[in-house]
Amino acid sequence: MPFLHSTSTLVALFHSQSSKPSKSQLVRERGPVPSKPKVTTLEDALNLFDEMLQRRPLPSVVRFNQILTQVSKLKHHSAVISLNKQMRMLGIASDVYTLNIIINCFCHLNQMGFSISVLGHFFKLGLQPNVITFNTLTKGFCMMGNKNLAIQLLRNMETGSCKPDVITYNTVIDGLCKDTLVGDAMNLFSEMISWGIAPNVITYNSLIDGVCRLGKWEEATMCLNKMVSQNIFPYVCTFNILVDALCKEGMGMEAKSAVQMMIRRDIDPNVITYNSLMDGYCLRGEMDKARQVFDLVVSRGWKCLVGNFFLIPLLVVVLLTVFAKQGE
DNA sequence: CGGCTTGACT
Repeated sequence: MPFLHSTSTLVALFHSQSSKPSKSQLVRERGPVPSKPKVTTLEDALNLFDEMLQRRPLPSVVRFNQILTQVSKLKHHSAVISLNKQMRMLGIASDVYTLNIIINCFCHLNQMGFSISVLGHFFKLGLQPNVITFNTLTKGFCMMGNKNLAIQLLRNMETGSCKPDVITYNTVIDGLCKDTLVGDAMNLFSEMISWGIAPNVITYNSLIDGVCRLGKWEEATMCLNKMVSQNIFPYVCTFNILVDALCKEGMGMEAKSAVQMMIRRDIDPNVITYNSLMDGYCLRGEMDKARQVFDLVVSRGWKCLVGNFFLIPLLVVVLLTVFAKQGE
């Protein structure tokens, strides 16, 4: 299988080179085309930023935005704000992308006042906020627990020129579900359809999470049937929501059959699935069953951990709990 | 020339 993969990659490479000879010539003359800056730590990002400031002519704002995005993904939100301040002082004008990144950072810093004030910068710079700007603000209002402001913003978008999209509705629906206001979420769900916005798998994930939190299992089943009837198929995350909720309610048997159902559907459980199962068993003191799940994970050769390295510490904590309780 | 920005599960 890996052989097949590398062969087709080679073929694709060969094709693109033969069809675009001018590009390979370009590469020979100027060296490799600059790729996305690879940044894994805040220090890398700051060094790259400083290095870019030395270049003449200065790189375009897009390059700076790429760095801001990476730093934001590393969750150094206040660093993003100060980098942007430096950009401004050096005369690098922000664009719509920059300002959207800044709004997102203020949201994560719980500084919604500053988030909103960025809207003023849009107009000062002659830029138009777009649907992503408002979606980010909507998410910010939800994160600070102010669902009413989120809904108000959504209403303004519905009647305004910047129409809400599926992400806007998903954001508010998810916020309402997390507040156990599932009825309101369901109303919004009907409403988005009447506005011609089709729900997607994430919409259903949020609704299923909401009804499961309330222990309304029949409604969860209805949601599942409804999504499948619309050709929107549950995937690993959908099942994880079910498994997690069932475990937290102490319905270990049902959680296990949900896992069997996903395996039958050719959906591989991942580390989150197993974490939920173990966590559920640990909560109820059923250490032998938690241990069984752990053995299953090991027998799968830790395959489910690949690509989920940040989750390993969590798994270790759960395991330590298991062993500690076994030792008692 | 375009690129760069938002949403779900432990």
